[in-house]
Amino acid sequence: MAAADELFYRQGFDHTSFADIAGAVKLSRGNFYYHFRTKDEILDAVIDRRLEATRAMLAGWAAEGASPVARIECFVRILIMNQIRIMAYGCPVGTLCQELAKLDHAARARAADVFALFRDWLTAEFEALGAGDEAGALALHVLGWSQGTAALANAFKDEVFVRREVDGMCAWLAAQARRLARARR
Amino acid sequence: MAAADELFYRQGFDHTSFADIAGAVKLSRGNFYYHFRTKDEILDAVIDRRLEATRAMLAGWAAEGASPVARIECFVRILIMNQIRIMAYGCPVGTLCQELAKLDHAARARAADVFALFRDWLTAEFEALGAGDEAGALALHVLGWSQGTAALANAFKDEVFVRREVDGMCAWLAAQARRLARARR
DNA sequence: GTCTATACCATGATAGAC
DNA sequence: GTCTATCATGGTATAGAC
Repeated sequence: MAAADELFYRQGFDHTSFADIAGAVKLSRGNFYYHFRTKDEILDAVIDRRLEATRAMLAGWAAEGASPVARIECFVRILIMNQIRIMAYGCPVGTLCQELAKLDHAARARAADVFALFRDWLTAEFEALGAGDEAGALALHVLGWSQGTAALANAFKDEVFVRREVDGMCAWLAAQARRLARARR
Repeated sequence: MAAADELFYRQGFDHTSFADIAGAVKLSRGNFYYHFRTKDEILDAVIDRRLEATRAMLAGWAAEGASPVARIECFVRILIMNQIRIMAYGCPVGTLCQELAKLDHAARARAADVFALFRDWLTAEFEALGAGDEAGALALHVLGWSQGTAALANAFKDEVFVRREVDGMCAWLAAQARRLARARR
């Protein structure tokens, strides 16, 4: 499953064959079918894996960050931490969603659930900042911003751009926090 | 070429077969090979087509918009104009770049040239606004913002989100124009 | 220029020996 | 659980008749 996850990320789901995955874990194709009967079955398993990994990561950030702003900054910083892989292969979440959309694949909605985890987590953090009804919109804005940054990082391989957008996101976040603090008083 | 362009957009390049394209224009597969000898050849033709169409569109906006802000707003509004197709298939430019990146395809750089056309056009508009050295960064920011909006529009199929981000972009643009006008004085 | 026929290969998937 | 052998399908690409 880890090998399939990595190959789906690097080569795309459709372009990755059973032979690729079996070869990566040094199994014969025949044996591979003992574990996963169809390609959709291993895709489901990979998405489950990603959902679980995402939940664990978000829980980690919740424990790590002292304030909502610090926690949201953990999210923003994955663009820097995974910069090399994002420049080569894009965002794992966004690219899978987009591919499954083009394939009109049944698992499309489940792939979008990974995005939904980030969205809901960010929404909760903005609510903790006092954003109220606005929290969902702010969460989607940050999520979209990071997606756009990943897309252009992949297209142009421009490290300076990524750094600048991340700094911009942090500055925007601080400004939002100040604005919401003022509104609270 | 138009049929291939549309199919590459809707189904992805890799997932579209010669039979699909030949069938769409009611040609036999054999005959199709008379016109395009390899799949890469038709991909090159499609990218050329897109480059040309993009140049024409940008030239149209240059003529249409009375001011740099009005012209950049033309760019922002394609998210609204193409909303239905973007929600179904994503941004044509971004999704092709991402797919070719995963396929590690030789045409990857040429696909990114379409992005570069938008980037350079936006840079020139921000320069006309008086942004100077900052123009390139502002151009990439707008381009990334629209890419992120397209990515989430595709994942969540949320029309309200798209409208809100477009309004946000226009407001941001107006604020930048005011800031640059003040700095000029 | 257009077609049929076909070579050739990779793929998803199965059967069955060990 | 692991393997080899095999099948059916569909893909890119070519040859050659008309």
